[in-house]
Amino acid sequence: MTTESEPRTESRIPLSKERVLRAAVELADRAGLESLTMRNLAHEVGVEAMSLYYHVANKEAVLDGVVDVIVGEINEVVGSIDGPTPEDDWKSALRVRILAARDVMLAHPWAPDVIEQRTHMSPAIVLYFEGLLGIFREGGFSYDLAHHAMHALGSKALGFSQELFNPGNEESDQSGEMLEQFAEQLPHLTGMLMEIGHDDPDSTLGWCDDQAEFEFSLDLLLDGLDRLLHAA
Amino acid sequence: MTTESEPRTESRIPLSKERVLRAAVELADRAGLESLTMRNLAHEVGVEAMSLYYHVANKEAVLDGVVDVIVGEINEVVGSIDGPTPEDDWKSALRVRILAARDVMLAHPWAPDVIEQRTHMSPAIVLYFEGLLGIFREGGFSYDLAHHAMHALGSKALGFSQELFNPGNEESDQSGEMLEQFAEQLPHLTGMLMEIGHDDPDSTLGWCDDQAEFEFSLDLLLDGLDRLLHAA
DNA sequence: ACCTGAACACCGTTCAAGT
DNA sequence: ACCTGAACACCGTTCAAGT
Repeated sequence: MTTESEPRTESRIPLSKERVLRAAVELADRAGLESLTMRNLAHEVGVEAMSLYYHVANKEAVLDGVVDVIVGEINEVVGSIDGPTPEDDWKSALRVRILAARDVMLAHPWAPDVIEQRTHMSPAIVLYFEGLLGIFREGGFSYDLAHHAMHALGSKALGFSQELFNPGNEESDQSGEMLEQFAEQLPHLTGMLMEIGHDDPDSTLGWCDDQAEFEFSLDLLLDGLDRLLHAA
Repeated sequence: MTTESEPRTESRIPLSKERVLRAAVELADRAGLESLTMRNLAHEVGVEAMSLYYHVANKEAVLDGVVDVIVGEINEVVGSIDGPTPEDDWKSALRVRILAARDVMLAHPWAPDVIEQRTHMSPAIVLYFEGLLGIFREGGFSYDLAHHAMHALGSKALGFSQELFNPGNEESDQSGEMLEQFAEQLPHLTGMLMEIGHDDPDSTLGWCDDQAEFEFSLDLLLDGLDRLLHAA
């Protein structure tokens, strides 16, 4: 609109891959992942869609880059943590690192989706995993056990755990109706829901992946790994 | 092509939601999830794309239905398992069930992707979870601990674990080059790869999710849950 | 060097119309 | 009741062309 009238410092400097990627993160933060189209992204930086292709190869490159930005944030955050050293307490060292990564993810709830869609690791993730591996090693893990541990952590290593279903959306949720209609056929589920009332108001990552469940699963894995470590 | 000439028993009977969904599964099995478009699916059942909308509401309904078909398969398979009873050995009972579910998933490697995209549970999945909960309960779990356990299992409850990255695709894999170029900056990763040589030829579900890693993670969780059960 | 307009090949979907 | 043709509103992307 006002592209010509007032040279607003930033819109004057030519586009760059970095500015495209930062705009992509902001767009997804504000309007959701489904809004992250090449056309919307172009409009976001005040340019036509086709101009983006001068700075990025294609949309896959945008998504790869966006993951790199987010995990770059994580690497920055975990770089300035001063908790217990891995030699003293590998479990705590790993735990604070993962929960710090989770904080970044909570600020970008769409990020887990795009990370899981990626087919190869970004450089930032390689760096992050190198750091995790370092903690395992300094904690006394063999490469073999550390390798298993990384697999067992899965997405929890990066601070999220993609739960299978989204609890919200009452109108489109068949499971609620099903539970009412077939309560007698589903004794355990109805019993469980009556007892624990699965309406945690703080489903932090959009899924049923709230903080308490995340930490329960994380500690279950860390404790199990610790036992394997000392059994060896 | 030969729609008029020879009335091949099946192409004569009118379309139904069931036939559409079965065709969708076959199409995805044969050509991959990205080939599962409304136009392709219509062609698959010998009809124009718009005709599908007479039998299903939209593509989301197709994907929901397809999940229901797959998990229906699982429910059939696990229904005819005669392993140890949960009262005797809940861990083994759960384990064989989950590994049976995994066998079905291995026959439909695209299924995890579409399951994770769903926003609500299908009836078949509600039934499957009811069965899992029953095993926990008969094994002596409180509803509260069983609930945590279901969350901790996550997608492993259904027999898959979406790993973060796909090991294949040498040409598009930045991590390989990165490891070579920056080997000295990544001592732990290079050390690990040299020791364990992460080239398992049998990456069963397309990701680095091979059978050994799946079972390692599953047993780590089951053993941890068993300890919590007996600690209570 | 950087950006654009027009166009292409796809999507999912609506709607009025055919039998 | 069941299916269709034409059309719409979107995608990502190519390519020749502008400055």
